[in-house]
Amino acid sequence: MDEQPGNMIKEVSVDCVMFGFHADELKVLLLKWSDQDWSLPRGRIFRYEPIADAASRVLSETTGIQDVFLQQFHTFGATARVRNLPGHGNNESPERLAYELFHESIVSIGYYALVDFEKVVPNVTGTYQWCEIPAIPELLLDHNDMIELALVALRKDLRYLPIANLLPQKFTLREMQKLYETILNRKFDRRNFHKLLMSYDFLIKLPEKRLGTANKSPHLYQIDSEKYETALQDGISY
Amino acid sequence: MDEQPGNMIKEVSVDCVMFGFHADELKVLLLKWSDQDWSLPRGRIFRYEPIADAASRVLSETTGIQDVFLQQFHTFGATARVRNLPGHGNNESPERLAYELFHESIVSIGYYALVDFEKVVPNVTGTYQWCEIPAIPELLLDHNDMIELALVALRKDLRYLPIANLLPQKFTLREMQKLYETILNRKFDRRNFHKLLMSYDFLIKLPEKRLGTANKSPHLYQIDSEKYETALQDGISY
DNA sequence: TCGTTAGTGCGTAATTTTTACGCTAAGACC
DNA sequence: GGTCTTAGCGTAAAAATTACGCACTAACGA
Repeated sequence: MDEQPGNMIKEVSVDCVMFGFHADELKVLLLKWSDQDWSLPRGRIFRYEPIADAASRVLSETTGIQDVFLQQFHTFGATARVRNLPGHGNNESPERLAYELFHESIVSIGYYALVDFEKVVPNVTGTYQWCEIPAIPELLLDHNDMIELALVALRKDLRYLPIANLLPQKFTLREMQKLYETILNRKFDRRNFHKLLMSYDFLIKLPEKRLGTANKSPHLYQIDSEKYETALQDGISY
Repeated sequence: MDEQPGNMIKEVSVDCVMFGFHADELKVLLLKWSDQDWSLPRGRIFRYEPIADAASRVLSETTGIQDVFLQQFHTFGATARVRNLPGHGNNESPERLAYELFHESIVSIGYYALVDFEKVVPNVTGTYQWCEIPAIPELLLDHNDMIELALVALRKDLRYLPIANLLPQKFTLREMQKLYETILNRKFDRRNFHKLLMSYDFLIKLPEKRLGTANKSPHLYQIDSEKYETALQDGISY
């Protein structure tokens, strides 16, 4: 253990697991550095910058998206991270050694983000794209572990936070139910789920309907932001 | 916002909210720097050192205690922390300014620790001591907020983790009940609590009893570490 | 020795929460 | 018009939580 003050200085980054929901599947946004090198969006924290602001800046810098729901879930240390660096396959490469030396004492603060899938469209240059969770390749650093932990945190939070940020602004109850079923990996009774959501009292039933579907058109709903915020507060307290 | 790389370097510390339980009250260990200056135990993370190891090292360095139950609960950024620094009462003091400059970009990883109150005896020089939660003075940095958040995290964890680390090795069921009642701030029925604990199946009933109490002496129990570990695992998963 | 009082451990009733599901009406599509 | 799904009601069954009675034990204090 090296106790010189200079060596205790750490590079601190914010790493974001951005979840999207599409076609009844939960997806994660990945950055592509090369054909083999993928990672989560990440970045440094500026001087005076609150950590949460850094997380939201990182996401808007990479994808342009604003105002995402962000939740800090864990902070990761150095040990587990000194592996899976660029230039992998050749542990002795100078690039890898330099990278390790520079990054060895990194600390990463993990956030998960919930966004409307439609709002984030993979860019033309293909530097980032959505990936279904089962298909996620081996990522740089310990980003695979981070996604795993983010998912655990999301599931836990879903038990006492009403989460609607993964849906478009207007959505049907069925879509919301599918979202819950996918994240929690279980089925709900349509009628009970409907009652549960109504009891939360933060949904606004719109006069519009989703047309073009088979059979009867379902109503569209949207979040009453004000009531939603208080529901979030109440959900957290006991 | 200053984007020069040199300014993005952060000092990373581990700050520990160490809980103890005594006389039916939850207490927190505070460090005394002067009559007015108190803080939580904290320290830097060494090179290559896992964060959790740093937390446990910080606690053993300050109090000598080993093998404590540690749980990371939140990471704190710079903004909320640029206040309540030594030399307070005089915002213009050179000491304060120097301190702020040096520490402005600090990141603190918060852990809470659960320890047997008896194992940590305030030292002769009085550099640290236990303090009941309602009596906690204004602390340095944002340590008051950290205690608040640690308590919220502890309460949340108590709902799905069986926590016994705040008690001495041998304890009575009544003591365990008091612990739960204090942390969750509610009462339990003696018989129901007994049934609940027994259903967990990680307690060993000892032949000994706690003598010297009024009336019938209660049995002593201790944790079956092996079963306790599996209970912790199961408690976390869904 | 004996009354008092709390620990131990059983059972069970009362209550609340969760889950399952029947039923009717409406409405968009074919 | 027939079909299928949404929407919303009600309610029954099941499970979990909470309340509590009772018999027995055993240490303490008088």
